[in-house]
Amino acid sequence: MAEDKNDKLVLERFLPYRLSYLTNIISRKLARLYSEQFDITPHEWKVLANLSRHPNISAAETGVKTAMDKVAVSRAIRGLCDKGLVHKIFSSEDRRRSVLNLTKKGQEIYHQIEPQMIEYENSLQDILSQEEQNQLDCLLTKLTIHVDK
Amino acid sequence: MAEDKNDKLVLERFLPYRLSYLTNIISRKLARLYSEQFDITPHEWKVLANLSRHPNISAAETGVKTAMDKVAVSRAIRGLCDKGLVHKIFSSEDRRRSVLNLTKKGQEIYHQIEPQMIEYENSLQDILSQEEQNQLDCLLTKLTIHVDK
DNA sequence: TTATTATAGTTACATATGAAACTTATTTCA
DNA sequence: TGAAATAAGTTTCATATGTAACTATAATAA
Repeated sequence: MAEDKNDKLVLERFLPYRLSYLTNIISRKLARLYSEQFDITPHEWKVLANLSRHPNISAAETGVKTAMDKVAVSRAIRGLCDKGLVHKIFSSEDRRRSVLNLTKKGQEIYHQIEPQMIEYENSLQDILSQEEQNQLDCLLTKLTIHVDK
Repeated sequence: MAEDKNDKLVLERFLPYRLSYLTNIISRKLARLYSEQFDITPHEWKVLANLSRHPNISAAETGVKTAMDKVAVSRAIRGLCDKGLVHKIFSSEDRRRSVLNLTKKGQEIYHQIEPQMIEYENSLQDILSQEEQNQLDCLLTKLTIHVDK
């Protein structure tokens, strides 16, 4: 009997497709949380979250931390500035480099969204046992290290 | 000592973000395979793969199988028809319903891409032990069932 | 110096995407 | 019947996105 495994591509069993399907549903659910309440895009949200954790960094550093390309970062920052959620100045030492920070309003909004994000993450984790959560962490780490090469 | 877990959002540890990061890298690598060789978009590829497995289905059924919305399906089909990879007729019983099939050229191209996809998937699985592969399968299934509700 | 190269960020252009409106065909049921 | 509702696909429009070109500043080196 021929070994039938892994010689035909069945979409529903194909790992990249399954990952992508799961990820897209999760991302869309989360995006609804901040977009409906605060008219924030996914890119803007990512920059916002990153600035909350890492204040005073530049757009380029933001791009590294968030794995976004510089155009997406630039647009997200402009959007956040237009909405009054982020304050941007240019460094006096190097006038090319931006220095970014959340405004008071940006912090307020962020602290309204953050617990909702965490709550959703917890709702995902909660359907897994503690052991499974550890497995997931380990698997994601392994795969990510691999694909980053 | 305060419990520090899960009360602050750290992007690098946030499950949805980690999933999305991993998924995007994998999807981009795969997309390069078919887009560079055959000028096929990700949507087109998904429809192509699905039609190979499920011939004679309609655009709407394709959308269900691939979890794509009908506009994306419609565009993918048009692209594939323009490239001569897919043949579309309308059912004689219900003239709204399309009946889709790969052309000979479509089959040929698909069978050139398919092994490369599988090879890449195997390269991912290979960095995991058999037990870990089973864990991954199980975790993805659990999470997907959950988010599908 | 000052010409060259590199870096940070923005803009422009072409393409991709999603939501809603639209067209045509079929079904429902008063 | 035949009007209303539903269904399959397509088109339109407004946005989102990625690549490449561009501007301004800083670093390098001849």
